[in-house]
Amino acid sequence: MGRAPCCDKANVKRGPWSPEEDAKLKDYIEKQGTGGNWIALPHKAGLRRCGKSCRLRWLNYLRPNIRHGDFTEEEDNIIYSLFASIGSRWSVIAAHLHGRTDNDIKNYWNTKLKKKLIATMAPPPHHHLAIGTSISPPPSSSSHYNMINSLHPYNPSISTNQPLTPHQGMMMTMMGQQQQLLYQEDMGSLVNSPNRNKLIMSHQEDSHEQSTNKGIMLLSDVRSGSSKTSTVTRVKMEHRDHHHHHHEEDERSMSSVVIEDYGMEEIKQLIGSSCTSSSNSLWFDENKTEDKFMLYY
DNA sequence: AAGCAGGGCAACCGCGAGAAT
DNA sequence: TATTCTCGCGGTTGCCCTGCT
Repeated sequence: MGRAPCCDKANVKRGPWSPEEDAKLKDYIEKQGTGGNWIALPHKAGLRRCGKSCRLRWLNYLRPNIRHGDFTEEEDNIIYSLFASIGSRWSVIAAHLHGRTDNDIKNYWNTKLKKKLIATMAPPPHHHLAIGTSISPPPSSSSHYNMINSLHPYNPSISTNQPLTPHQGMMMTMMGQQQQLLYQEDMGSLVNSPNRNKLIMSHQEDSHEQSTNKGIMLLSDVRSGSSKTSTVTRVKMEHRDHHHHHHEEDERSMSSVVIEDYGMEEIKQLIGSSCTSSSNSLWFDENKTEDKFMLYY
């Protein structure tokens, strides 16, 4: 049985909000509150809008103390750190940035921060491939394009007692319990960064062997849909130990609670400590069976 | 000046979780 | 306990603006 639509789509207005609609919604909520029911709100407020649309408009634009644009460097660093730690959980990240909305942060990440990160991790001019498979785009948009990053469990050059640069935070996370998969287009830059240690090209079964004692993560191209906006996808993870291994779902709750009460330094330390505590974790796409990997060093 | 491409961002979509019935 | 409903979230889309040719 299908889910009933939240509103009659034929009779609701869509698209950009007019100043009059904004005023109506703002006025109503300021006087009456949301009443805990967004679905009924537009009717009560005299708006021909879907409740979800009203909620989004209020949360992202109309509610008090919203800030738009002009992210500070400190905010950038917070976003980097939190993204490195918990991934694309924008609402959690937004909770750490006063006045910012999850939508704003998401857009900011996708349009600016990600590019900034990639740009500053530009590959050195002399890197080379070790195995004769060229770095070429995936054969199709549906294929997975995995890389295995064999890194030391921690990088002694990065002290958790020192402020981390955003990139260090990202790289430390990659060396530890990072659970994000970045698109291959991003990976090309990341894996070539001066912070890398070694990347091993192999088939996936080899990767299991190589993952035993080192922090290894698979970075997969899992482009979804046809969107021109690159996004990040989470996959399942596998824990391995010497005697057995099991699968478990990537727990979305992993760090939202933990990080909630932490300041920047604590977050950084958390990221840092994670590097040593999960060096035998392997993240992978369980559907991935046959793609080639790349080796750099 | 006109056309085109790319970037930025507001808004929509669909799903999962949890509450309500 | 099962079903329905709402909320909240992340991902995606599409429009508008700007810069380039």
